[in-house]
Amino acid sequence: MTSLAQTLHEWMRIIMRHSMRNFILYAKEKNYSMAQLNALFRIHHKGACGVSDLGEEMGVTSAAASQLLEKLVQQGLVIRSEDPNDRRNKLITLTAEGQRIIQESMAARQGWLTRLAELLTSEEQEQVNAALQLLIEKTALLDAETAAWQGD
Amino acid sequence: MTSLAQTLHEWMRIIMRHSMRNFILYAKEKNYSMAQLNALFRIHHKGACGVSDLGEEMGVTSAAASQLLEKLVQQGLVIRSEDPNDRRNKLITLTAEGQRIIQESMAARQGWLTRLAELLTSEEQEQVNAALQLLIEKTALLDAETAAWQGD
DNA sequence: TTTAATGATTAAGCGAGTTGAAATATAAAG
DNA sequence: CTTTATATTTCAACTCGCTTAATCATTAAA
Repeated sequence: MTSLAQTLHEWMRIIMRHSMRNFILYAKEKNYSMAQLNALFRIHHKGACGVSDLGEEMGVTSAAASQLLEKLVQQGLVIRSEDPNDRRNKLITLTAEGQRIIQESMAARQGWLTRLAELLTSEEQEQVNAALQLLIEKTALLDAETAAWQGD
Repeated sequence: MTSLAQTLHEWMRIIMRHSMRNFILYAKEKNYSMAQLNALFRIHHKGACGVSDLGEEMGVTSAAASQLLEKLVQQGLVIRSEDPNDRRNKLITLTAEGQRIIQESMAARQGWLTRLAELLTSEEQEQVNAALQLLIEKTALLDAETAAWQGD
């Protein structure tokens, strides 16, 4: 009998395999680098944040983050505005176009999921839906704990 | 009411957010590039294959694939042997060390899943386990269809 | 008000990955 | 046997993202 943890790992491996290729090909087609897309997703999730914050989030120096952001600004994907409370800080946010890229790249990544959902009967869909929503809910709890530890 | 497709998409977004950061940090710590790890995963999944095959799979030219492989061979992560049937081909396979890297990087990526599983009661674990196994099973069907189209 | 600390930017240089073209080796076709 | 096609490798040139170090602007501390 396989444990839930094992099944989760297996499921994640499948998701990665199916999604990464489409994602990489999307990036290549649209001429965005992985670093740029990664930055967009980080900003999308983290909301308005500073340059160093983003660098740390991505595991690079603030100099690297600054240079990466400069390109995204030039491409009209993010806005870099001054923090009124502390004018040393910059506030990084996505433009509408930046948000559109997020949606579009996710769609490229997730097309197969829609086809997968269609393979299930109505009852199965309900069953799986309930299970996933439970996982999503519990993950939020996990995140809240982690955030509390890190003072995030 | 959210559809299963929507829930699947949401769940995948969560998986990506949690896994990519750990994965990137793992790569940096161990001094493997994303391209190298990506290649290892492709080889792991595809099994013995040629250089061009791998390049196409990764969306790069065979020249790029050849150079990437050369480095992996030097690092002792893959073996490049002649195809006895057609000596123009090379057969690319993972070494034991290459397989170890796969395992290790997956573990770095998936630690949070184990913690997540522990948050559920026994009944919930069974429920979610069943749902995911259903998804895994159906995905295999989907893959079989796709492979048939592409003559893979 | 000076001094120190913080945040962002810039410049120079490095290493990695990519491409296109040429070179090599093998196999298949005429 | 000669020609053509296929698979891989090598090379030079280029781009990109990264780092370190220096610089500028702003805030906090002495």
